[in-house]
Amino acid sequence: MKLSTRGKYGLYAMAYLAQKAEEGPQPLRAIAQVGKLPDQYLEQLLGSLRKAGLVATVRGAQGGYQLALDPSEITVGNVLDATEGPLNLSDCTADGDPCCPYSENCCTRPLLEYLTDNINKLLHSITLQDMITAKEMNEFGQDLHG
Amino acid sequence: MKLSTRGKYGLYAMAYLAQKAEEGPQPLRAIAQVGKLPDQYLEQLLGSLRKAGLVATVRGAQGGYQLALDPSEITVGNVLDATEGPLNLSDCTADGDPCCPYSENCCTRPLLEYLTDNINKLLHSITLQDMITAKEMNEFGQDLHG
DNA sequence: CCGAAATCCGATTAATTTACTCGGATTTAT
DNA sequence: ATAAATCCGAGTAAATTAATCGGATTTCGG
Repeated sequence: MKLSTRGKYGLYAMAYLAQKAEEGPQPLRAIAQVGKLPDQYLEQLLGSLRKAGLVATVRGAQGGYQLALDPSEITVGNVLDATEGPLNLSDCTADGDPCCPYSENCCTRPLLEYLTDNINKLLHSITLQDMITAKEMNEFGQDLHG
Repeated sequence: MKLSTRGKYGLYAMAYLAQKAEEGPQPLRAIAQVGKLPDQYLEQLLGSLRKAGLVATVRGAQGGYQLALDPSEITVGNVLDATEGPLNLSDCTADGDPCCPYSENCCTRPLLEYLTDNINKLLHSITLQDMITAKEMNEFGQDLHG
């Protein structure tokens, strides 16, 4: 299990915007250049983040991207859901159908659903505000989501 | 983020072996047929699990695979590490080098390391024994790893 | 009104990873 | 001996991911 560049670049861009939250819209090029990310690719990701309601855009000259919500209202889970699609370790469909071959004896499906739930809780327990605060402290507190 | 078939098939096979722990070595074909998994592919995975010390094999006729440890001593994390490779959301190398372009302003790396740690804790808090017990109860307890 | 700066967006290509297969070598119970 | 089984390196096919391309649209500033 690893994170795709969509998720990683998306988190990077959102953290960037969170830190510039008071400075008006940030042009794509600025975000991409600082992170040395391919700008046309990042553009796609910001499109997904906009459609998810997490960033707002200003078109035209002097335009750019900015957070649509306060950094304390956007979770890491929100960003990953928007950029990577929702987390689902068991790719069985929601309904109880025998999508997986394991049928009756299947212990893996309930496990994977349990893990998915718990990882989602973890991802939604951390906000962009937490990210930039933790960065200043240079670590995450143990009780961050306690 | 999703689970590859390596991880999923691996978990399935290990749960199978955990349930047959008292019955001597199980041939590959039996495991694969019940789960309707491609047997030559599953063979690869069992090879990885053996190299990781999680399964023991008996070669030759009447041979097969069996757990190398008690089901209560093997965690879901052990199985996934062996089949999918170790979890690492931040693929930065362990050393503090600027592997990622984000350099000084990077909030994502400490976040991803924090997430990796916590997901690993979750994965290692559940054993194969828990899996088959939970299956009998048809759910995981909330305080399973409390 | 014009040009430049910027987002928007569908389509396409390139690279990588995943999933799986093949073919045979080796081991061992009967 | 034979059959049942693991072992294993190499190869292939499919899918996914990462990135690019080419233009259309919007809007500020002069």
